[in-house]
Amino acid sequence: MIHFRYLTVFAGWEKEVASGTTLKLKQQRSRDRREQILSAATKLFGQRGIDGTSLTEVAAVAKVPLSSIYDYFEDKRALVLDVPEGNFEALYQKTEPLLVKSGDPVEQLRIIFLTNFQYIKDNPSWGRVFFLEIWPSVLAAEPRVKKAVDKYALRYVQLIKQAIRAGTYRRNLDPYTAMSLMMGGMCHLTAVWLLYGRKYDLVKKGKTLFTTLHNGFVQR
Amino acid sequence: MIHFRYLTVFAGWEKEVASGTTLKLKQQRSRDRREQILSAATKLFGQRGIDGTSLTEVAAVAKVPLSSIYDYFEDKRALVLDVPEGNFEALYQKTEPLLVKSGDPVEQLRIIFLTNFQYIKDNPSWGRVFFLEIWPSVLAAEPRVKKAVDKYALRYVQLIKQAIRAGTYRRNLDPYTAMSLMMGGMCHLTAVWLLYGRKYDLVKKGKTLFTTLHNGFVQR
DNA sequence: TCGTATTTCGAATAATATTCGAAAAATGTG
DNA sequence: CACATTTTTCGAATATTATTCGAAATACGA
Repeated sequence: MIHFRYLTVFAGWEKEVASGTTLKLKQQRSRDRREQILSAATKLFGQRGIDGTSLTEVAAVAKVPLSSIYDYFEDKRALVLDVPEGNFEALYQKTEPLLVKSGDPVEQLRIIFLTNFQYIKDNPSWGRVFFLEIWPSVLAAEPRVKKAVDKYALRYVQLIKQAIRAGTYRRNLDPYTAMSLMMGGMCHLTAVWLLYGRKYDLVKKGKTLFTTLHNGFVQR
Repeated sequence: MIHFRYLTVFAGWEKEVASGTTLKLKQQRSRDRREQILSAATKLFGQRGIDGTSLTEVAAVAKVPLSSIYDYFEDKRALVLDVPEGNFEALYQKTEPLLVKSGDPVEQLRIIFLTNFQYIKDNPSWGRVFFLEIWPSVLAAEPRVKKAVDKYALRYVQLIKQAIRAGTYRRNLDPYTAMSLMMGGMCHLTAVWLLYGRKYDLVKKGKTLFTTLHNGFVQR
């Protein structure tokens, strides 16, 4: 067993576990297993929600015994929080190459905002888990994911500040309020999109959203 | 016992339960008891979140035996959903008298929006439960509260449409997108406010939010 | 005051998360 | 290749919490 309580004996590992990083799984086989579980969880959480999914079901879909889950994740909460981790990484990967080209902060803001919508559209299962279940809990408390989200939100704030300095956005615009609008709007739009069976084009709506906000932000 | 399974025998009651209305509690004493439980639940949910609160705790704070909870609420979910019910009623009560005076849709929109922030400020415990826990689940599925929220959201949409017809808001503004922005922004702003210990003036921030959005909505 | 309707609550049951330690598999080393 | 050691797996408990049930207590109307 890879039981966590033993890890405290080894100073080096202790930190790794505490910081939320993956355990040191020394054999490839076991890393694969972890992925299996994570993938089953993402799928099930997306379908039935976190509360509606029991670890027994996750184990069944992942084709591992129930107790094995605890060999890879500290508890259910930890499993839940590992779902967005990988997706955020992927989202960054998609966004980064698009950004460098232009120096205009407003344009970058637009790209980040819309790439996110595109990503949600491509991974609705993640969208559901993240926007409807994890996001609120992050805002409520979870310090681990909070860091990732803060980092993400900070990017918006910085770009907005830049745009203000550049004179594109009005001087008296509060960057945090502006960020709240972008995040909150995205969250709500996505949630409704997911709820009503993805009837309309999310990215298109996202564009409209951005334009409307932009209009509210600019210097007159 | 007031067990729900028996109610299906009486056609009249069956409907009441299904529609989510309160049981017919014929004795005042038992209606008081129900309030006790509800009040304990609101308090605890607000403090530790819904998942973090066990019915055992609710029962303890309400000073009733655990099983009594089931005499008044179908299950935990039902108890959770009854928390916002009363608050929405109270919110409407507060907003209504302020509305009639002016016929200007934009002004009414502003009043609704800000009254809501004021209400959250006065009842942060409700704010936490509703915006961080119930709201997402409503968007995800819950048909019962969804109706209440839809009704609320519809009001926004209608006022926005009126403002468009009146020429105040631009012709090509999508009322639903606009509503998404207002609801989403409010949700995000409130959540962050609650998270960071209510350091700033929520209503003031709400005003800024409204102004910024308004700027994005108006005819140029 | 008695019978019936209504409410209360203690004691089960059920579902699920979580723990534990012995067995199995992999790995390194002579 | 044997064999000691590390690493991983998993079945069988335990713990917590939601939920059910029915008998006892209480209120109420005649």
